[in-house]
Amino acid sequence: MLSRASKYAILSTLFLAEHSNVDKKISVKVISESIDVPSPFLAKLFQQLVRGKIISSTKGPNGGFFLTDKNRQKNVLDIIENIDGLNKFNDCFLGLNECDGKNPCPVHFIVEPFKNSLLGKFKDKTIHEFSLEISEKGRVLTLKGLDLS
Amino acid sequence: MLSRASKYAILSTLFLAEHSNVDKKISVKVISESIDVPSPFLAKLFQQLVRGKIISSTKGPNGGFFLTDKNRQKNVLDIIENIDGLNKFNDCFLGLNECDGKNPCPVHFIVEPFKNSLLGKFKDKTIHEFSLEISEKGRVLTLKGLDLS
DNA sequence: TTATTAAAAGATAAAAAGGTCTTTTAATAA
DNA sequence: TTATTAAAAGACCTTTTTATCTTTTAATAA
Repeated sequence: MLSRASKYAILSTLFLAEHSNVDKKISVKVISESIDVPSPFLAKLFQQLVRGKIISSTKGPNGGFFLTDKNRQKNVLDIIENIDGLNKFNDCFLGLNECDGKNPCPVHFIVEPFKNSLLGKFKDKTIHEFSLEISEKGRVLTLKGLDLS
Repeated sequence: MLSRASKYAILSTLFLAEHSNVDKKISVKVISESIDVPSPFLAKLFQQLVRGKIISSTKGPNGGFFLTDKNRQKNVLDIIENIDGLNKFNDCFLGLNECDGKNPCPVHFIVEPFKNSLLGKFKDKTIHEFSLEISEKGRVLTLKGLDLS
């Protein structure tokens, strides 16, 4: 469904939402260790997220990555769009060229409602709102101890 | 969501359901041209589907691939399981190790209901039933003219 | 203004997915 | 029983994704 890059991007953006602000920047190394993601890979990913204005950064001493208030108004779908693009969501589940309500693939009416509701949910809530929910409910964001497959 | 291999497998199995039977076998070449999928790749895929008892085959003149009545009792999820495995469905959407109702990832309650309903639908209907529906409703199964991306 | 810090940029490498080709095996029609 | 047909098997190639490493740029603290 999502590439690893997108998953890392969502997790680390939520991590930044919870632990960083304009006066408290966090280095790649700290984040990568916190959520247990390879740091050079995360560094590359962050460059793209900065270009996409999902997260912010400054160089030099006390530099690092952080979220501005504007960044916090983005939603999860913006992150996915920035990394994977939205084709995975918009394209036919079976890969057919012509697939819509008028000319549906065999699973069209099974998959379509699901896709729409998932898409809606990911647009629904801002990173800020997500982050509040996470700290309220004490949810875990790390991949530590994970056997990725 | 699905690998290309799985998509090809579903399409070509449904094609066999509609156009083949024990007395009418179809060669890889004919199928690959009909649904516009690379034939050497489909040949490999078919070997695996035969081993998984999703489809059947015989060698030699008038040989080819076909579905038995038993094959037709399989469902779409059996195909996906045989090619991709079920990890994509069972694993956490964000890739977290520990993610369940008690210790959910940030999107757990968004994704979980969707996954379950999709899974149910794919188990619900046999290949036979799917095939009947397709020929009734005249749905298209080809990838022709498709810009895969 | 210089040394230090941390991100940006770019080149490179490893793994996985997707795709192709050649040889072998089995079925059958002549 | 032999030639032919079509799948099975296995080696190989290409592209994409994931991951790493090195050099450059920018910010700032001393």
